[in-house]
Amino acid sequence: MYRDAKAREASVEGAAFALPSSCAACPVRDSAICCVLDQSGLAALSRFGRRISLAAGQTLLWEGEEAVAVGNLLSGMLKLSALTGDGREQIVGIVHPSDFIGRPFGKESPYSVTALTDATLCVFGRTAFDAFAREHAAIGQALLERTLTELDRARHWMLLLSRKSACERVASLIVEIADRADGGSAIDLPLTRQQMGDILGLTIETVSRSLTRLKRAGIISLPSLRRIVLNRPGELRAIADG
Amino acid sequence: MYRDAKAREASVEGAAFALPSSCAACPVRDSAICCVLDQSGLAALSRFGRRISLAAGQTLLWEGEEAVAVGNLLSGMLKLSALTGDGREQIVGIVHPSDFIGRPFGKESPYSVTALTDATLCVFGRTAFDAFAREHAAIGQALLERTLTELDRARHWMLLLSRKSACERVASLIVEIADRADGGSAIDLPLTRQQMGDILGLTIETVSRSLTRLKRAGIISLPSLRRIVLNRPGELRAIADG
DNA sequence: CGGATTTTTGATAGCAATCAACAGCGGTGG
DNA sequence: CCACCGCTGTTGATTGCTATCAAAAATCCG
Repeated sequence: MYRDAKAREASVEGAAFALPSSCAACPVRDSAICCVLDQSGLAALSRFGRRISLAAGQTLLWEGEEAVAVGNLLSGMLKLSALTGDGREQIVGIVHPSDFIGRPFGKESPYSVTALTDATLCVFGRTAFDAFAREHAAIGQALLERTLTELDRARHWMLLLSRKSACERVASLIVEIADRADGGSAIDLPLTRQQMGDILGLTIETVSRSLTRLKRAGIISLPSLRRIVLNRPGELRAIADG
Repeated sequence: MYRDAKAREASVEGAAFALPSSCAACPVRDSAICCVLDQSGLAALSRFGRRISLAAGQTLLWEGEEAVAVGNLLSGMLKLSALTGDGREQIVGIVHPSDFIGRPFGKESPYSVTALTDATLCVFGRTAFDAFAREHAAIGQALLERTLTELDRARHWMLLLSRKSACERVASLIVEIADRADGGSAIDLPLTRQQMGDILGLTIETVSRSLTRLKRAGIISLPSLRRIVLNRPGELRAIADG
């Protein structure tokens, strides 16, 4: 076992100590779920993980099909989406780098996982990961805390989808992106209007109209298509809160 | 420690073996989360649990306030609800007997927990429970699986709230209640029209109109206010699926 | 520059919310 | 026993918001 890790380590330039090759260069190694593992745990996990790339638009898992993989998002952005019987779509979650994806302990995926941008992931076979998580309590614990947080987020979003007006929804999304980016009073939208609509449960026309209304009210400015300046963040938040 | 458990056991009539007093008589002891614990684990957990009752309408935890308790629902039904800034409400979850409630590992409750009917619960102090869960991997694992299932449910509901028509929503709710009750082709609604509306993101009038439309189409019958007969379950399911 | 794509704006229609009135039911008390 | 009241649920009329359909404007990209 030790020889194994040693061999992997030796095969990578610049890998210090006993970090597995792939993990040493991992862009999210301090924030992904694996960061709760010690070196031997990491070595064991990395043995059945591998990196893959997705092009924008590519789907990793399909709703209702067997969920073969779980893993971490390294770069890019993914969406989780569900469809009605006749094809209406709703985005039920957005995945950012270092977020965990997939459905451990469940055979079929309850939603599709699709790349919104080009993306790279570190994936594991689901059954192998399940077994690993059962043996390593730290991973289970970390997964639990992340899942609880996701559940809170999903429930909060239910309120938005069912009770908020179009403007309130758009304001909420801007506030959330601004909070995540934390870049002060201006943000770069990583989403098309269509994607905003899919997230908010609105059409692109309604998203556009809501943005125009916020702009005309002077609360935001839209210097370019993908840029939003928050002129009066307080007011925006007040609208977002309903 | 052993003496302690022994003492509790002795204090209760009819308690067999080493089962903690309260657990021996627990109505959900085979299905609540504690059922993954061995006897010593149960004894340790029961030491800081206690039973409480709630009257219909009483609130156990308030949205945004400190979440002091977690626990299991023993009987009755609870709702989890979130409010917008100006008071619009959405029910984000329904709690049935043997379901776990509360938000471990988080200081404040992201939603309110309120009794829909008279209810009894087995509650634990949150911080004590958190510590216990960290030490007992089996509980953490069980919590994780439940939380993942809840997350799936919540995301599925997001699709309903954002993309389905009033009729489709009402049909979905009836199907879900029928599936859970599993009582064949007739169900007793445990909800008022108002509660159905709060769950579905609709007004009572719209719920009522949707029910009459389904009735007029011959898909269901409403022999009394609280009873629904599924005349054509297949068609109802087709409507529910959108 | 020019064609394709995305976004905005406009006109209209449809669905559910709102406002309002009425019906059914159970309980209370004369 | 029945009149009265309060509550829940149903039905009707109207309004308002968002989807839909359509077209113009802006942006992107070769």
